[in-house]
Amino acid sequence: MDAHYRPEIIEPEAQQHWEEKQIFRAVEDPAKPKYYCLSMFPYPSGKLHMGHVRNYTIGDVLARYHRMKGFNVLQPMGWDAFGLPAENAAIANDVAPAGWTYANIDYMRGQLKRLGLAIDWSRELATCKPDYYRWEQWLFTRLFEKGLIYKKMATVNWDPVDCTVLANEQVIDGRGWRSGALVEKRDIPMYFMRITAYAEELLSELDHLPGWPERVKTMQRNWIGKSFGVEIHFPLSPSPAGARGEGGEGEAEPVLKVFTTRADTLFGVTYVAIAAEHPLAQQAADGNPELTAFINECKQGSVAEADLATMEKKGMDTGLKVYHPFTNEAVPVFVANYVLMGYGEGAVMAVPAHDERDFAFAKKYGLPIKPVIKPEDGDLAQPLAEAYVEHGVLFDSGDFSGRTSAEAIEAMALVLKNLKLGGKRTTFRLRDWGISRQRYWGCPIPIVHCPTCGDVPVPDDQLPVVLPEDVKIDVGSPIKKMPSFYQCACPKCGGPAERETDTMDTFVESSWYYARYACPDNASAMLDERANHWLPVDQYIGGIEHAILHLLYARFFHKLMRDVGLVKSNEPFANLLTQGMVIADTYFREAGDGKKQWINPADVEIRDGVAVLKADAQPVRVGGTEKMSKSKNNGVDPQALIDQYGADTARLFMMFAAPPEQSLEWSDAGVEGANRFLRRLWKAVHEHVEAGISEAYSGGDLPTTAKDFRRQLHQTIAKVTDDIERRKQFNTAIAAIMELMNALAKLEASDAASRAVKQEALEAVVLMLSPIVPHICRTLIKALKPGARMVGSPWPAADEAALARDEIEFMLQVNGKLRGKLRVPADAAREAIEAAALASPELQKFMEGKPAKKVVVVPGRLVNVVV
RNA sequence: GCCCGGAUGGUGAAAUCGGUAGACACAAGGGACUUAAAAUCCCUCGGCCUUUGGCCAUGCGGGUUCGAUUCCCGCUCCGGGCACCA
Repeated sequence: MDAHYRPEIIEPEAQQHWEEKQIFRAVEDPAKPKYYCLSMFPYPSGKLHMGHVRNYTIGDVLARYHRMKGFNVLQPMGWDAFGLPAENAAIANDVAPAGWTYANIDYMRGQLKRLGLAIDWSRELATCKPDYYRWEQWLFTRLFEKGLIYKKMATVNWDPVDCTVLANEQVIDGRGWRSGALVEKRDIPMYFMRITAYAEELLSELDHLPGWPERVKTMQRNWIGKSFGVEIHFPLSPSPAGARGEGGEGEAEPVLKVFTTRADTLFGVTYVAIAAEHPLAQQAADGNPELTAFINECKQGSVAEADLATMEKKGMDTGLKVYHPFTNEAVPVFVANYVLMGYGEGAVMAVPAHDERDFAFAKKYGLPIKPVIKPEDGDLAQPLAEAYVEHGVLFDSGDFSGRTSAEAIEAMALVLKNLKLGGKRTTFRLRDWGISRQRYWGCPIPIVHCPTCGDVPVPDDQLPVVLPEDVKIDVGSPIKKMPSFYQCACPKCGGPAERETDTMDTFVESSWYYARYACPDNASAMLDERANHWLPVDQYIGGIEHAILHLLYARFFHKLMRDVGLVKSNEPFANLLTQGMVIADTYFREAGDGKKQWINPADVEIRDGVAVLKADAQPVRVGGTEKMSKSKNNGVDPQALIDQYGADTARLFMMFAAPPEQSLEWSDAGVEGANRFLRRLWKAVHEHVEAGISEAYSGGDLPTTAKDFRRQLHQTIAKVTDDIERRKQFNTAIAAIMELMNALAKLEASDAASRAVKQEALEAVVLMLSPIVPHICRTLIKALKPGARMVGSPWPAADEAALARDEIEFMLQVNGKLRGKLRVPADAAREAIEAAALASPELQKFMEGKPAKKVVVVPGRLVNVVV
């Protein structure tokens, strides 16, 4: 074998071999347990970044490990190919989004192959291809017919200068990113998926996902936000004395509905707040120019929840009154900018004494603050300095005074129900999923608008509705100006009609791709029996940033597909590994018009503590440290690293840098060390092979040094196995192997038995490293064992007998402080250990002759004496 | 603002179920080899002190415990998500 490690030779050789022999092609095989290992597919933004390398190496390690453990492994790859950046790039570079996307896919596929991933490339898919999205359109028509997709008005960000809808990302400080115009809220019709119909199941099934991280399940639970509360109706006109609730059936009087989880505070209501778009607000604004102006002001700004939550809370009295359902007192109605139409009832009851936000609002507008809840064991100091938001005991609440919050909620709900003014209700924070996008580069929504038949889904035999790819992009979607696309005949009546020109949210494509990988070649059905063979995904790996939206939508889609008979399982992903983000510094310069131009960290260097652009040596401004992304241009391309050191070094370095779940601030400090380790490994195998290979040790007497080393070897095998399989923490597995190699280098014995142990160790090390650094290991295993193949070799097993030890070292503590150590026979009894510890000079010294009050013996670990 | 995480030497990190804080690396310093450099190998490497020993130390302030990086309470700062970035 070559005396030098040459990744530039062995890596292409290995990759060519894997590709030619189709080593990683997955074929359904009922004889073997299956293992479907899936990493989240990339958006083809142009180049890979370090986050991709991390994600796909983690997946590859797990896929290759399970292959060695005897599983039939499927690891596919594809492209989340529709999306906004393609349109932006198209405008910037005057190219079509399709061409830009396909070119990026070709380049990035080459980069992925250069990483040596054990992927079945025959299953590759791209979501922008009609043979993929036609099935999404097909399912859309099924769901539309089932009533699971419906149309309603929804609020979007509107750029009044460019006359386009903006993504939240494109609204910067309330202005359109390109035009700089103040963004407005505008209501437009959109299609919605009824995810709320599955809210209960999406919530309860989380309890049956033991393979998911607790934090992700917590985030999803909070997002779904099931809450038990009370719906309360505030009548719009006062009740004639005693008449409330005695109206006949069907004579529902006009009311303002609110929902609250704190019905116990009902007697503390001093106003109600409604959204600017609420019909009552519109009604009150008629002939009230001041209120009209305020309502218009509320319509400014973005629709993003983060913006709404942080903006200044403003309101205005409408002059309207509603009437308290119990006391019949008049309650003023305010329009408030923090209340959203389309979320709940678009109205909330306000109790300043017991809600922080209402308290601040009441102070600002001089509204009364009326406390009605006090702590069980005391009184409130009045006037209140801040809202008292805890549960407690009611007072000044009519017949309900003296009851606890919990009792009062039950009792009030019952009374409200009898009055036909509300009652108990369970609500979800989760809202239906608006899937319409007014963009070009997405999957066309398969609906035809007919003046006589209404919204007609496109029939199966007319699918797919193909998105034209040869287009020119400027402001707005080109298919909206393309009669050849939208003019059509109504599928029902044959009359002239127009095609829907909105496309679908790209989250729709990524909600079912994992299933399509099972049968990407099926031209006559969305999924077939192969989907049930492979699903659910055994291990899903992707960034923590997808903890809520993507993962919730994919779970929802799985249930939709189950309920139309496409899959049998309830959940798509049995085990989830949420990779921490690779983050990097962001740098920018402000152009004359105040817009930020983001500069890649690779083009920046720090001189005398100042960040400057390498090209002109002039300073740049430092932004935050954020996840690598195209929009902030802080993605670090792994290509230079791979070109210089090879794929194995890049993979090893990434896995050694930090545990997978932890976020990682990018730095290439330490790459040298990873490469150095691989060179040392190569050298160690080379020297051993030059001295003559032997059979691996399989029994017989060993010198003490070899026996001790062999114990460490098998401890390492046990640890590495546990680290990869259970803990999914690769940095400690690598560290353990490094320690073993350091010990091997110090093992000087050259007798036959010791050499057999060295052979055993090197074979085991090479096999244990092969999921992480497959190229070098493929060459090394061939050198160690002529005729051996890396792919197909079994994972090393720890030899229990080798793990046995004669003595154990105990830590000795006095009052919890380490004072000494003690070696005792491994089979020593507790009493003997305690006696030996108390007799030791170290403990004697620190006990200073005082008697032991207590002796704690932790088996196999330590003795702590309390004096 | 709300929800979810994180913080340990100069740096990345380790300590897996409450039991030796800093494994394994990087950087730095010293040395060997070399005409020289690179590469390689060896040594030192949390802070302080009265240095064969001791004290302090895991973002900050409290608490529980024989014992806390680990559990609880209250903060600070950083990262992610907030429904049209993906």
